[in-house]
Amino acid sequence: MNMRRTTIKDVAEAAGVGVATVSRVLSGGSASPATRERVLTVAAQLDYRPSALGRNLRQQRSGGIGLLLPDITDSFYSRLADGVLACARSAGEPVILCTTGDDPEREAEMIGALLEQGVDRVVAVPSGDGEIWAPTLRAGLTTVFAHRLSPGRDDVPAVLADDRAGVRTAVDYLTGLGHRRIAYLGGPGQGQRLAVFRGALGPLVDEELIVVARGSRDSAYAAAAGLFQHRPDVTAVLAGGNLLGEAAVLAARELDLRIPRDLSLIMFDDVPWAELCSPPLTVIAQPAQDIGYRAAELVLRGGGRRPRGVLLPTELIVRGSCAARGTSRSPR
Amino acid sequence: MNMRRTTIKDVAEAAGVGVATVSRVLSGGSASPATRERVLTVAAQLDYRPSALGRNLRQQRSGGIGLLLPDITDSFYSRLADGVLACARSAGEPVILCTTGDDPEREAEMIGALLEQGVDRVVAVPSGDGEIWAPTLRAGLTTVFAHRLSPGRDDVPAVLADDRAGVRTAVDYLTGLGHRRIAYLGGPGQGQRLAVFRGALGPLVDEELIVVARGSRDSAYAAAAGLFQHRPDVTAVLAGGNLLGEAAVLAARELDLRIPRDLSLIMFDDVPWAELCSPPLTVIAQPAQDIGYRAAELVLRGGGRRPRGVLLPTELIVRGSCAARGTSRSPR
DNA sequence: CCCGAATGTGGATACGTTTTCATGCATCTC
DNA sequence: GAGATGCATGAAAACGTATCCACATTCGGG
Repeated sequence: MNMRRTTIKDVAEAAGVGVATVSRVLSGGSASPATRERVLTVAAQLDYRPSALGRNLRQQRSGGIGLLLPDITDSFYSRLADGVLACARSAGEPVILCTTGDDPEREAEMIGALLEQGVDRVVAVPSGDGEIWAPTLRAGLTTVFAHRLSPGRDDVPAVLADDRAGVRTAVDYLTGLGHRRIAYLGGPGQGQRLAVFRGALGPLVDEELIVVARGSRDSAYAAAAGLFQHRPDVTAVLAGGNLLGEAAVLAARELDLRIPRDLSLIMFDDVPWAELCSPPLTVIAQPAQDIGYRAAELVLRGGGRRPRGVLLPTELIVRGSCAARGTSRSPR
Repeated sequence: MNMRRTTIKDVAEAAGVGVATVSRVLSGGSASPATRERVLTVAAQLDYRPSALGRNLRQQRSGGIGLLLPDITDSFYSRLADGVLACARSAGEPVILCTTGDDPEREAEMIGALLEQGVDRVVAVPSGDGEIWAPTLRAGLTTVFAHRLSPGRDDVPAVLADDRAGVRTAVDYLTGLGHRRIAYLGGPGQGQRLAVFRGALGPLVDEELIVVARGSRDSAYAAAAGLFQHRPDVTAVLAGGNLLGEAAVLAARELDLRIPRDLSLIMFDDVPWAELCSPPLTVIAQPAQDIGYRAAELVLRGGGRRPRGVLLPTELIVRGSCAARGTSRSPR
């Protein structure tokens, strides 16, 4: 009943060879064809599975890749995670998932836990600034950022959606429709995007129309509602994430703003429900899954010292949430 | 530059004690107050973090809990995962995430990978039948099922939503509205629910109106569209998951069935977009996050040999996707 | 005052693997 | 044919920890 796992030693004995030989055969080292086959058959016969524990201790690193996300509940991040999982699975590597809630402190805590586990490869959506990652990187773990980068850390490869182009496209689309008072509803860690937004809007930019929320649904709703109440003259809003978009729709409904008649809305990230929403939401699609996959690929390749990252294209998908600014609302 | 991690040995030397003592102090064993304090301060001073690798090898088990889900992209499962993560974090345990795609073969593969990693605690949404789990359980890992149980395995504790009550409530609600031709749109592993559905419907049950899809979005859409085309006389449908509900809405739109005028819809699982949908969807809410949390709790408690599981309540949330069967469509 | 018990402590061992190193054997070269 | 070169192989060490066991010290009771 209480039988021990079969170890490499058992295989060695049963095959009449040394443990070193077994290890070599299974690790792809050199061995004579005769012994190789013998070892292989014996191993299969005994149903031998090498223990990751022993191996990890020996080579001072746990296999597996750590995945650091703000919130697995967010559709964007769960799709990103799915991409990472797909790549990791094809490489036979386990994935350790941690959520940070966009809290730098918690992020640091998770990093600590990870490298206590011996994890030496991490895919992360960074929350904090570059400082937090300094000791981590010095500790020798290969890191790849996904979706956004950490300010002041350009020595870490990153896989990003082309925010610049996405924001510009969205802004151009809205201004093309005649909108002048365009708001940006942002989340944590979107400094990059904000800069592009300001740039694309040029002289039209109105700092009061730029509001950033924390990661939570409540915070997003509060930000959206506050914006709409405080500045009823906005005619269009760009939501920097699906949580923000959701909040915008809800807040607009609550205040009896009709989309798109009273308010045009573009949302970052195409989620399945964007099409089901009323009206269907015009979005800027981001290849969330690809981002995850490519990031995992990069972190698995690892050694390649090429901090140059990857930029994936975004796409404007026009549905029904934007209208030309014809029947405008009177200011105040 | 290339400095070694500080090990327990370093702490022992610096504190002038044996490694055994250090280990005991850090593991909560007995030690004199004097030495305890000395060891603790020295450890803190050296920033010593015990290596999980060494510990794991020694006690023949990796810490950490494995999480087996059909699809992390599905909002329900991502919320469930969030619950598991919350509980695991408060216990300081890492979580290894695997997705099975509802494929028993892939599930078995993942289980193999997990126990190769030395994982001995698993929270799973089982896909396959009980057979797959037999060797796993014999291998001594404590398992807790979540959301659904594996047919023929009543020796594993499970944390479930009260499907029975949920289905019954939904069916009663629909029949109360005058519906007679009620369809069930199911997914994988919902045998339990189906039985209840048949039971609750009684003599009204029509086997042709019961259709089950595989896990994917495409499959769900195909099932829904097929049902609506083949049997245009259905007046209400119960969707057994948010993917199925989404598919039902899309298929209904495609076929120009107006919800709720032509077709009433109740969806299992309350997702954020249910409220944004047009019309807002009437749902049976399941405490996905709680399910995950409780399951993790159970698997962490572990030893308690009480295969008795937990049943969490569901709730019917009435929105706008169901109507009384007044303006009925003429049969064929 | 002596002996048994209780307690604190450190040495040694084992966990399963990979990798280094030395050895033996066969083959090649001049 | 002798020395050099290559290759397959196994013994042994190392990774960092927890735990067993033996020993020392102290304390309490008779």
